[in-house]
Amino acid sequence: MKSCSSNTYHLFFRNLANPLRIDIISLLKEKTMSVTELSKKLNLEQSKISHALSSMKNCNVVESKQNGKQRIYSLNKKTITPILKIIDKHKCRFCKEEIK
Amino acid sequence: MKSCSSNTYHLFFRNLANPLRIDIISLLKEKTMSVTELSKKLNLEQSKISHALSSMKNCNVVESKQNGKQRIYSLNKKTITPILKIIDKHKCRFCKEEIK
DNA sequence: AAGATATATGAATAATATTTCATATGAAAT
DNA sequence: ATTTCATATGAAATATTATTCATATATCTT
Repeated sequence: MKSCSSNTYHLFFRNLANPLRIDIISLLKEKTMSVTELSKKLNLEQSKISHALSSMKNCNVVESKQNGKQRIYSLNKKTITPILKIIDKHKCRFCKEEIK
Repeated sequence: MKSCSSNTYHLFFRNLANPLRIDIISLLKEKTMSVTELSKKLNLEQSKISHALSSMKNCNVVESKQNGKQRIYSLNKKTITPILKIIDKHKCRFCKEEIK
C-alpha cells in the first residue's frame, strides 16, 4: 500500500496530540455519547468538547449521527483501536517529559 | 494487554505531531543516518534536527548509537511502521485542515 | 411561531511548542 | 593540549494551538 504524504501523517497525529481529545477517545471506546454526555463526564464546558470533536471529525477519528436534538459521537475503532494497542506495547516509559 | 494512561497516549502523539519529525521518520524508514546527514537531506540547520531527534529519542521513537564523532539515528520500526501503515489505510481525505 | 434544549462556530486571549542563535560538550586528529 | 568536526543544549523570540465566551444555528415542544 502506498504511503501517505508527510503532511497527512502530521495532520493525523496533530489531531491526537491533545489530552482532551485523548480523554474523549477513552470514553468513546466504551460507548457512543452525545456532546452533553461527554461534557458532563469530563466536567468541561460544552463548547470545548464541541471544538475538540470538530477537529476529530475532520480527521475521521470520530463520526456523528443526529438523534433528535442530540448529536451522537462514535469512535472510528477500525483505525484508532489498533493504533492504541501498538502504543500499549511500546516502551512508553521512555517518554520522560512531564505533563502538569 | 493493559491500556496506557491518557497522558502516555498524549505524550506519544505529541511527539509525532510535527512536520519535521515526520520528515525525519520518512528518511529513517529507508536507512539510519547521522545528524549531519539528516540536516543536509532536509536542508535545515543542525540544532533544529538535534532538538527534533532529542524529543523523539525521549519517547523511544528513535534510537542512536555512537560512531566516532557521529551519532547514528535509527527508527523504532517495531512501533512506528505498523502505525504508519494503519494511517495509510485510514481515510485521511477527511483531514481537511490545510497546512501552509 | 415562540421558547427551550443541544450543539456549533468565531474571534480574542491564553497557553504551549518550535525556531533560532549562541554556546557547550565530546570525540578524533594533529 | 589544541584544533577540528559532530552533536547537544539553553533560553529568548516567534509561531502555533487551545481555551474561553459570546453568539449563532438547528431541532423539538408547546
